Amino acid sequence: MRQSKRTQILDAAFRVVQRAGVRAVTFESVAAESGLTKGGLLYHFPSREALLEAMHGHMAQRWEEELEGAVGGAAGEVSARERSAAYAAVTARSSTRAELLLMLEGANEPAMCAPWHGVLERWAPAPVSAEPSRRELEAFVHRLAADGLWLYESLAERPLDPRVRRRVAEYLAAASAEGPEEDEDGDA
Amino acid sequence: MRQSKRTQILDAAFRVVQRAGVRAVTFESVAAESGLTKGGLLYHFPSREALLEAMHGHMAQRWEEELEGAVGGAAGEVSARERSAAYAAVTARSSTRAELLLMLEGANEPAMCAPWHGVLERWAPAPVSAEPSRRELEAFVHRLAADGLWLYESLAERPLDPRVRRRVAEYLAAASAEGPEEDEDGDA
DNA sequence: CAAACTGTACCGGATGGAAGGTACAGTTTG
DNA sequence: CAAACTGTACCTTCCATCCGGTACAGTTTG
Repeated sequence: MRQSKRTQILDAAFRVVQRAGVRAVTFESVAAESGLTKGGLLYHFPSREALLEAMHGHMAQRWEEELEGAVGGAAGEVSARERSAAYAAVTARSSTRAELLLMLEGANEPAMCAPWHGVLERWAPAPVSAEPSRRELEAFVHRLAADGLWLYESLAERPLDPRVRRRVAEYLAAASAEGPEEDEDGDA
Repeated sequence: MRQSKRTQILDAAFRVVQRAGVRAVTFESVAAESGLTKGGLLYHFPSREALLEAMHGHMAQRWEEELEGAVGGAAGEVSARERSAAYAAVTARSSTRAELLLMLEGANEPAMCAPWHGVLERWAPAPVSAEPSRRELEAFVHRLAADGLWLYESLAERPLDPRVRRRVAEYLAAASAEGPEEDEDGDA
């Protein structure tokens, strides 16, 4: 068997989104970007919908892998605080506008967003209780700030000054580390 | 002169984006949503591009008005802290997925994003210095958290529990208020 | 005052091209 | 061999855009 170029196609599709938005994802544009032909794409993805769905799945999978790499294990094996810190760190360093666009555009269709809803639920869930503790609240606010940074870099004309960016990252990391350790294992 | 339905059209276009994304903004869909016809839309907006551009401008204008309403004056007339608090408050209460989608999709074209880049620059700018003070850093982090909340509510399958949401808003508001007042006027 | 005129706001259908999707016969490569 | 493609041709739907025409408010002019 020849080596499949499936992931190569998906990566090309992400570049198209990054450059020109989800709307620009057509069989023709992705074929040109990936160096394959329209027929070749259709071999892997029978429809545009299927291609977009695969992009969501691919994104979620890479995301989970990066998070697991950051903590050195699966989500269920580490504490809530470690997961939270890993989320902030990973989000701060490897979030792209393409991912944001894809997620927002697919947020209405369950088949699209199910994969990354899982990731978010495992690694950076919203407070479970309606009356969260100060610790839970701060953890959530820091998750939101990490997401805000992601958004910022996707919208700004120029990227944030790297030194400011590092100070923000440090601030969020320090905040997740301070205070006494609560005993809490992962399988909630 | 008859009363123009221009803003009515723009509002309808936002509803289309909210429901089905930027891609779904066609003359037909917006015509149906607004109760006018394709020809009527074309009278106001000579092209699809022009319609999208007008949406960006309209959004920025309403945004600025809400911010000015929150502080009771123009951006140049109040302190940096007031602007920052107003930004968090307004963002937390009246941010929609449609706005986010529109901004992200138009972030590459200067003609689209110029209006709201102005709003952001006036009301919630990133730290000017590469070595920001702790105060500046925290203000920026809280802006990011407000944006993160915006993103959260645009992506989640269910809206955040209102009580949690209020606690987050209170947390951000309290954080912007504490500490000694620095003397700083608006016209930087 | 009223007929004539002007310009804005809007209707509704026609058109042409771009893009999704189908079909299938040939080619490369592990 | 068989999976993984290439390449071409074609159909169909959708959608941006164009444009001739209608309704009507306001203004001019006799």
